[in-house]
Amino acid sequence: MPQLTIEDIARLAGVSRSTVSRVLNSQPSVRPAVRDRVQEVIIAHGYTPQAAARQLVTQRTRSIGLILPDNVYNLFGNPIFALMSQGVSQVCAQQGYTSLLFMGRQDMNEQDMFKMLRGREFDGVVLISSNTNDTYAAFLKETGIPYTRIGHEPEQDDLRYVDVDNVEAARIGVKHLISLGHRRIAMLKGLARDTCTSDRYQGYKEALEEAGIPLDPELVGDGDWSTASGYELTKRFLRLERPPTALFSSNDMMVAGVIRAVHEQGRRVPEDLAIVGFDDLPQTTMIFPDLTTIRQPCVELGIRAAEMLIEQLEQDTKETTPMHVILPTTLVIRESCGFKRRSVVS
Amino acid sequence: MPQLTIEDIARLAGVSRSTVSRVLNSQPSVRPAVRDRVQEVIIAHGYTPQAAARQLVTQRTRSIGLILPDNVYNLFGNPIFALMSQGVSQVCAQQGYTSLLFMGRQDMNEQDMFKMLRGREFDGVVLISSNTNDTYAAFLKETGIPYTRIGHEPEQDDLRYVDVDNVEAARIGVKHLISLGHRRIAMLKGLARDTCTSDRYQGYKEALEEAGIPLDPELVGDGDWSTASGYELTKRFLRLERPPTALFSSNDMMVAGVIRAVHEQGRRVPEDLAIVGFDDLPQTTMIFPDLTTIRQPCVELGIRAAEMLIEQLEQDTKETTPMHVILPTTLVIRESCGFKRRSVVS
DNA sequence: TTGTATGCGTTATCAT
DNA sequence: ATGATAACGCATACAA
Repeated sequence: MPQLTIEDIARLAGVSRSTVSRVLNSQPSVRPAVRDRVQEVIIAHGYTPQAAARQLVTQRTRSIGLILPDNVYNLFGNPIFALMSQGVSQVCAQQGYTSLLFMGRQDMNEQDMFKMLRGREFDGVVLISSNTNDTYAAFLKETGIPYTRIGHEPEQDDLRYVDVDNVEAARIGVKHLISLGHRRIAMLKGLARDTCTSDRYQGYKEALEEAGIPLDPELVGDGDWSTASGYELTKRFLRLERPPTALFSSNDMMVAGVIRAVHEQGRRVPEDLAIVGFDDLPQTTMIFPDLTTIRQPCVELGIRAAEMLIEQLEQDTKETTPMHVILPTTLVIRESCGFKRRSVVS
Repeated sequence: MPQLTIEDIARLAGVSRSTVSRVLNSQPSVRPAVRDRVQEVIIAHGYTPQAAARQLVTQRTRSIGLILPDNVYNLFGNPIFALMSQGVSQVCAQQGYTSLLFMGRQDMNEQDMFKMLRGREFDGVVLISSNTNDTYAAFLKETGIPYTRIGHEPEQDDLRYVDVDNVEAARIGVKHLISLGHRRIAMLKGLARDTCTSDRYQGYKEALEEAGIPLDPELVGDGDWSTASGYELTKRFLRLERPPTALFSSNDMMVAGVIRAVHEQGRRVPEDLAIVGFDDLPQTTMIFPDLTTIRQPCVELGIRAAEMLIEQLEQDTKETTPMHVILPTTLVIRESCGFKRRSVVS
């Protein structure tokens, strides 16, 4: 297959390169008859312009990078990233962009990734990151490469991001447990470096405080988002002298571990332990009792992020207006919390 | 940030473009003193060559595409692809390549994907596909774009692929159940379009035949690799007049559904149903009883595929020798099969 | 060892 | 509406 160039097509169609180029970019100023002839030759030879040559002159790749968190468990193990990236690529496809999924952190060192970015391999990036002091965010800011972020840092110095109100979301989840009569409510935290971890913990504390329930440090577990950590921490909770009657988990993945720990002790959900999760993973219904959880609009987060990024890429002005979008969460009540407790043994 | 070019660096370092280029590509023929000076300027300005320009002249991108199956459940839901891609990107990183994860099937129509391939955005691709009549494989073959495949089709017309012996692997798994005294052994199949589905089914049939056990069609379920399908089919099995005492699942994901169905019936694993899975997912130990399963060397599959592809890319001759690599599987015996049955009630 | 010149395949700016 | 021609930023063959 001696790859044809635009020059070859031009010759074969009996026109100049310019005309072929015009056809390729569907510019109006070309006679229909000529256009058809050129199109025919293009299709007949399966010609496609070389991306590199095009990029060199336009200085655009029409592709964006999608950078995911580095936690291996989260990466493929946690479907929320699949959902987010689904939203991103959906928008990209519509707008004629391609999105390259980039597990920049897992399989490539930062320096190489930075090199790709500086090498202009992407017009922009969607960064999924709730990390505080994220090095990618810092790099992107410094170099001025367009990006939008899913998640954000407290300083809020990201130009554009989409996120949910994690404090409020968690508060509502815990309040739900309180409204059912629970007073010993355990909390499973995510990785400390993630902003949403402290935010969700904050929501937990606020809910307790509003209800006049003192915070018991024994009931707070430092997880890492993984099922394994949910398992280990729950075992610890259940060994407590006064074990919790309810548990709020910072994500659904950890709940899988919680369930196993509870069952291993011969106890039951929700009778012995009521559970509220976070994320609302579609898959979970297959694995454990239908989970009451805080629904996060993952696909929508991806959609909005991609839209904001592409809008920035397409604008002609150099200055970009900051945009911080907060999407709503929903408390989805199912079966993992049971009903209101009659007698409350505090 | 007015992006600098090689010309700028040359001027700043007081040398010609060629010299800077030589430094960039670490060619020997440049005086150490000069090299250092140029390096300094490069670093000082954070210069990185533009990928497009470099690609245009070299006609190589040094990046490969990694195309995954289109089944959404499999995509992120099934960690084996994470493991495979981990192997691929590991090798790529070592060899100075970058691998772009490409969910070509989920988020992009085939035509757009083909355009990218023809546009030379990748030097080659690793195709994870066990599909029969895979359109991507056909396209790659037709265009002559270098690729290696993880999985293969029966016709074996892929130039280079890595796979396991699915027939043999399944046969061993089922034989294990037979050796424990089971004679009513159900089989959970994967998607019909996947070659490995029919291969594993073939192994199942061979094992039964060797043991003189007649095949009972009632005990064969057409799954789709998903947990949900494992759940539904198992419910059906358990409602049978003579339910199976053992089950062989074509992958571990479906086993999650099997377990739930069994528990819902108030039955137990392995007492009421012995289970052998396939894959040996690291995560599963958290969710169900430690699973006896056929281990597939996923990471290794990715490694070998990437190695074979890069070898092909680096060679100078046009002709590539075919390579078909079959990696060994292992029966990992854990707890989901229990011990030998005393009395065998056929 | 270093510099000069040419070309990679495309788009874009001019003419016509 | 179409065709020459000049970039785009880099690597490389050839000269020096």
